[in-house]
Amino acid sequence: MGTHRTPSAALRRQQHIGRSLDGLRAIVRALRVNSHALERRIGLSGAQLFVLQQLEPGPAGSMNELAERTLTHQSSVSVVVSRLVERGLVTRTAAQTDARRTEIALSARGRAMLRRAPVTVQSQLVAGLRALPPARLAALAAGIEGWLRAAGIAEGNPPLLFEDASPAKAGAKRRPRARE
Amino acid sequence: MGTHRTPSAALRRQQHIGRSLDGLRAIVRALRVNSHALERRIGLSGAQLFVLQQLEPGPAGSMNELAERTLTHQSSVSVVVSRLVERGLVTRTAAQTDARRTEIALSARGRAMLRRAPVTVQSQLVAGLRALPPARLAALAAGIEGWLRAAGIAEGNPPLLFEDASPAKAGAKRRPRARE
DNA sequence: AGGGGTTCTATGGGTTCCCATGGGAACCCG
DNA sequence: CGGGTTCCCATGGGAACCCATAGAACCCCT
Repeated sequence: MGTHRTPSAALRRQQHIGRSLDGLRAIVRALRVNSHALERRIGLSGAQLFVLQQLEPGPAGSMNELAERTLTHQSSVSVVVSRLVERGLVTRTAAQTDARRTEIALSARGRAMLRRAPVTVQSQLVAGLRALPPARLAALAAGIEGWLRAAGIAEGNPPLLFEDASPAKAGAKRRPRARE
Repeated sequence: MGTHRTPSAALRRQQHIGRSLDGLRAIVRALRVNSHALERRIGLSGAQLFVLQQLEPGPAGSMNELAERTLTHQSSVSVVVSRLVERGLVTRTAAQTDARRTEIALSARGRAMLRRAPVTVQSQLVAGLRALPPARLAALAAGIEGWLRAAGIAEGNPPLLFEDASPAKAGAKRRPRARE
């Protein structure tokens, strides 16, 4: 199939690849810059606000669960929660069923903070998706998933292809047992 | 337009939005996890390797230029370069034409490092794009750009919609004068 | 009851990231 | 020439991120 491509098709492909990566980079960068700006404006970083948002639908039964919700590492979210606790925006209590576990919930102050939180880049991204015509939105979602699958980064796939003996162990450790 | 949508269409839209964001988050996370794994394997973090890769086509005439290439802040890339210099992987010299500037280039060791660098998640992402059929690749690139445009995050657009008086100033400062 | 293995999370370590800033170099104008 | 301004970047500060780990809690088997 590749044998009868013209140079201009290969060049066009290279351009599409470049544009996709540039778009991805632009998103990542915008999110980072926005985090700092948020901190100046409301005293909360992007990560802190994101955790608040993820707690809005309901409390988390453990730190590991919250880490899953936010797609970050347990230790990372623990630090963010600590800061939110200091600010009185979330509560952290030992679970009744298992003293090792920590339950995390929004406080009233946290809810109030969410109500007056400004527009974030993440909100913009969501609004951007909303503004897309339905067919384009569907195509984009499918395209992203196809990309991830082709790249071997889809759910269930180990994200790291070159890891050796220790990866299997790390992978097992990173899959917390499913919650009831 | 929105008035004659069925609930199932709205639900489907919500699902597409969720899938798109989940895909984006998966990418971001994979890149971060990969950075750490790289560090264990070859002693270079993702950011360090990325800078090496960006220098492969040719040296950077200044730190600001390299920051633009890597879509990071000048101060960030300065730190990364310092570490690479310590490792003898890049060279940092004052420019002849303007002593305020720093020129950054790959060393022979840096080139050798690049030759034996392992597969990274970024490489996987590129390979994933390559593996897409041309029509899907083009649609994805266009979709991402359309998304960014609709979200107000496209090039040239200020990434922050809520900034007030200081943003204009900050924006001006962040636009270095064009290089000859 | 006791012990071994597993789970949970706070904490330390190292790196990156952006913002702010200061010092030195370069530029411009009177 | 000299003073004022701008440019450039290294450096410090603070937060987030993942990895590693220690201590407490839990579970299961003998």
